[in-house]
Amino acid sequence: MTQTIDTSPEERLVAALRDGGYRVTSQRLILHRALRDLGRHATAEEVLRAASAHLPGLSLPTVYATLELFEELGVARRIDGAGTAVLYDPRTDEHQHFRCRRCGRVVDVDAALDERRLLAAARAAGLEVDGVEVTLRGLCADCR
Amino acid sequence: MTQTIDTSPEERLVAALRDGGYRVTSQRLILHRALRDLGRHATAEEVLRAASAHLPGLSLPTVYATLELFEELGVARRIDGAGTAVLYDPRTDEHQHFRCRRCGRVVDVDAALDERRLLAAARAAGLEVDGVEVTLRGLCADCR
DNA sequence: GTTTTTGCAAATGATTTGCATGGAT
DNA sequence: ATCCATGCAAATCATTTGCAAAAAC
Repeated sequence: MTQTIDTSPEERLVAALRDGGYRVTSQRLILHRALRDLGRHATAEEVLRAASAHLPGLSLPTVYATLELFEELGVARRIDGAGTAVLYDPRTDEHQHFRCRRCGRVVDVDAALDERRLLAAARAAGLEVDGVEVTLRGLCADCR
Repeated sequence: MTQTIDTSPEERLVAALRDGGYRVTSQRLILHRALRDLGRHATAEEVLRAASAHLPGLSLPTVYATLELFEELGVARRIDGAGTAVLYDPRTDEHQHFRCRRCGRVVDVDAALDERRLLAAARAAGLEVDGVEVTLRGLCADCR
């Protein structure tokens, strides 16, 4: 008997919603699928466009609220940009982001980072850390 | 004969401006002093208020343009926040930031970070990095 | 004197809010 | 049946832009 670790992204979303006492709605399911299908950093607007095909009438305030909820649940990552619109990232594993100061594009950078000293310093200051965001800035390959 | 390394913050600002081909104006001098005197992360609005005492008539668009210039010149650091207003930091030495998800406060965290692997990965991807920003998120001592 | 910088007023654009309706539990 | 979630319209608010006047070079 295979004890399957059957955790599709959707199942994980539903579990996270139930755990948090949130309701499972079609908007939430579809928005999460849309973000995953996009497979890249996307703005609320972009997610709305992608999801609208599957659920017409979906509204932007709902998208904003839902993406924020996803971040809280840990099923999406929020990328705070410089002045520009906030991005949401379907990837939740450890990786960093690079933002080109010329074209504004955000690129993934896969590299492990030893955050032990950082976390120790934060703890010593009485801070309770639940996330670390690293953003590199500079020029991307195309803009150099 | 003492070969003084006489670089007051103001002198460094003037030098940076001249180097970059920018003009030395009272707005720029006063805004930089205001940011230094505040001695903490501040929004454009806050810097305006602090500087207005010394230079009435100073306008917000000028503050925005000037703070952006300071960041380019390396005499101030920009801290991109989550949805909230952008902050500028008079400290330019290496340190990180912690943002409380409850009250929004930004606290300095002094810790060295080994960024070698990160920079190597970025370089390998053809990216030209000229800045790394690390932001921790969680709950501050007061909000826990 | 020439070019940059500034101030003003107005525009922009992402994000949020209030409130009534619909939907999940 | 209850309470949460959604859609709509409008508000908010940081930031930017266009342009004429003032200041630095």
